Amino acid sequence: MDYNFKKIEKKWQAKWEKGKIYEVKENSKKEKFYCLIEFPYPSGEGLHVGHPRSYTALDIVARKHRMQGKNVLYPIGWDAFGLPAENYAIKTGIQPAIATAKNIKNFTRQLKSLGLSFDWSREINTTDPEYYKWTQWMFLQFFKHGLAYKDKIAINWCTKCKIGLANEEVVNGVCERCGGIVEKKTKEQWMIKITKYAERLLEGLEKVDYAPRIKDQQVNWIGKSEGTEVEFGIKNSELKIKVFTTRPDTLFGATYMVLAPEHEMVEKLKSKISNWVEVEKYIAKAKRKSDLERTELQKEKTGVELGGIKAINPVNNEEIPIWVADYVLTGYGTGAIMAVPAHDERDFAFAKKFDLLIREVISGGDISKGAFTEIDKGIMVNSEFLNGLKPSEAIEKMTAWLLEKKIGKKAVNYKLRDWVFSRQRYWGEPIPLIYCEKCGWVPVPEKDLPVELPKVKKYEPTETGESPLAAMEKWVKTKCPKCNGTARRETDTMPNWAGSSWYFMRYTDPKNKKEFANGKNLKYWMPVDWYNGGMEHTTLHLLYSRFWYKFLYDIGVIPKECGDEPYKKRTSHGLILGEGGEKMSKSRGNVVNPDDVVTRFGADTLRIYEMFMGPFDQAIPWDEKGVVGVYRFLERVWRLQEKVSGKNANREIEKILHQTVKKVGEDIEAMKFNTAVSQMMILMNAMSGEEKISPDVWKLFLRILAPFAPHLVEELWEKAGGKKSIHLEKWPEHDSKLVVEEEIDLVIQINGKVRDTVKARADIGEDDAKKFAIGSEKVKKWIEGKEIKKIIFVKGKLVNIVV
RNA sequence: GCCCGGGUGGUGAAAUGGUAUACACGCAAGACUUAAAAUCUUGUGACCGAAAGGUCGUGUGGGUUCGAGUCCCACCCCGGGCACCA
Repeated sequence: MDYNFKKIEKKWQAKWEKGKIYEVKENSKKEKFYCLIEFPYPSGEGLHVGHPRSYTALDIVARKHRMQGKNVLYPIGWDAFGLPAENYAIKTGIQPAIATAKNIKNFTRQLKSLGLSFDWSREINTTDPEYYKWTQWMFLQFFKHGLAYKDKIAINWCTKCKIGLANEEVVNGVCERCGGIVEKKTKEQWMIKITKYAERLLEGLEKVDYAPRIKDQQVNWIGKSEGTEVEFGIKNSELKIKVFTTRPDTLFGATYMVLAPEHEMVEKLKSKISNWVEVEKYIAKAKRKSDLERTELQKEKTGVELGGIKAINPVNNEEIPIWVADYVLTGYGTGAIMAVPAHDERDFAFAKKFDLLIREVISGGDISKGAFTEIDKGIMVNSEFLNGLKPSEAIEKMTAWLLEKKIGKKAVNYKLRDWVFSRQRYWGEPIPLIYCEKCGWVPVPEKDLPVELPKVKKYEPTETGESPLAAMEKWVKTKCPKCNGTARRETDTMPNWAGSSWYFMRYTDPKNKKEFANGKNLKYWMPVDWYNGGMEHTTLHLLYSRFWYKFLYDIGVIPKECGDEPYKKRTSHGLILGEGGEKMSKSRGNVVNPDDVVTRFGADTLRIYEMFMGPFDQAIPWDEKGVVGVYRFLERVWRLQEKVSGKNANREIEKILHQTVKKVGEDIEAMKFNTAVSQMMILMNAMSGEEKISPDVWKLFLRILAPFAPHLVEELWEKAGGKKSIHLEKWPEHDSKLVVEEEIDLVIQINGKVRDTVKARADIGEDDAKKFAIGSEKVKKWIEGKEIKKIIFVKGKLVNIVV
């Protein structure tokens, strides 16, 4: 009888769905386990083989924990707002809502063919008005608590299409679509004050179980640095320029200042600047560059001096020039720096290029060659009262001095910037605010939520850069909820990150019409026990959603019992690359469609192949040939059923079996799925060498294979006499007596090189092992005529003779 | 440029500081077959050797250690992120 995966998979998928075996109810008597994967964006291309990598991994985790008796929630939904559907609409005129519904249907079919144990009864969709009503409601909470505000922010502006572009749509400074030149254009945008939570987001990392590299990325992204804020005066002016520095010890070496092109002081000093035309020209040019282009160290530095203006270094009253240069960014610190070319690489490069004074204030380097940046490898010089001190001591002394003179204070600075929350796009949640000439920005009353997206004729943003909604005069014109006067709706929409910032809470109570989720349900399910997703979401989605959650927690809409961190544990999967190691993409034509694999080899093969292909957290190229190997493994497992008979278990097989039970259990928790699979292959190879397999051994093996190959195993389980679904059976425990080896190969090394191995009891003592070693014929040859200096014994492993 | 990963056979890879290359693919030989496919068995890091065995070998160069793929320092290469893709 052949392994007919098509028939088996169809049969069991239908049975599971009918039996609702993966649907969960809140049940206070059972321990809950909330398993979460990042919900997909339902793109027109359909499922990518990268999706099942994460989904299968947590499916295995979910299935194991379910078998261990937990009440497991493993939900699925759609993060369906976004650019592709909108761009598709611009191209074809097909409404994003219609295209999205079609894509979701296709994704659903594909996901269901993989045998994932999702609870489909809790499916959610961010574009459903019943869902985004709450996204809007939450935005209003930010607004009401003063965390949403308007600010002028530069956006990418295509001068030809006259529309705002996402960073991704700007390729080499030109518009991806039309090739037009892209400029920066400042626009008023809704912002959310995530920076207010910078410290909390940092501290919170200490109490969660995230992979270290994820924590590192977040810590660096938040970028806390403690330093000093110093005021520099301007000659013949009352104005002061504030700078933030972590190196106040080098203040005597500050030989010039640099302002970001957008710095407000430039405009304020306009009347005094002798070369204004030149400065203005430079600023206009800088606006066209991205931050990345501006700060790149290797690129030639550019800048222009503010003619006729001097700053005053407060420590020595020296007059120093002020420059405007685009390597200084407005978003970080105060948007102005004191430049210490002798001890900062960027300042050094700039000073060299424009022939500015470089003054060494820390000895120990060679400042004719480059900046000397190592702290505490030198001594302060040319710094009056700091001379002779170590830089770390000088930092303290200088900070105290600045404080005393009232020209500086301690300051903490974060790299984290506030969240730009506006998009001038159609396919997103409308921002539920109304502008009234008299009352200002007024929230849409809760009873009027959701503010539904109206159907529009044109999806292109307007010529003024406003969203397509702005062209719908009927929709825009409304009444002020406060004074009932004429007013206008906000036409910006929310970014894609909005809906995904709280979706994991909606899963706990997806059909609730009165609240975003009931407190009882939240209390039962939150926090998420295990969240897996891509590394590419570490600094945006993961940080945004942590912030969002903390805010809702603070305003009391999330029960205290849930804690203020949404995810207990976070892991990451690596990308699946195309064959040859390049990223899979439509344009490269190397995209693998999971449907093809399922049709040719079955879902179980696809699942195990993706787990077996390599370490879960690393990027791995797809390899068609590797799929075959996994298929063969499952076929051989299928054929093993013929060997199952009432014979007693063979001790050797039992040992491997229990070692496998132990290893597979541990490897699933550690996400070492590849070695879990290889261990099961070892067991399978051992079993196929036997005449007969005892039914007990067989059933135990099926139970550990069940989370990996749910369909195949369910069929074999039924044939072996299983009454209920194997996925509701108990996860096995290993027998610790059977796991230990009694006999080992004792390795004998001379100077760390293996010269012999001998069979020995696993618990062989040091003296016996040494006797064995010296007695070995092979060893004699190597130690003859040499003096034995030392013998090292490692229990259960080896003896190393040093000669 | 900055932050975070990674670099081991022909290929995907395995390895609490202790036998480097488990498992799988590929390849080669053999069995079965009229034949092929499938399946099964055996072999498979490189070099020298008939063999026994030896030498070399985990991106490069150094270091620590009885012993380093693993720890430390410097460098090279590849992947992810860099705030409006999701």
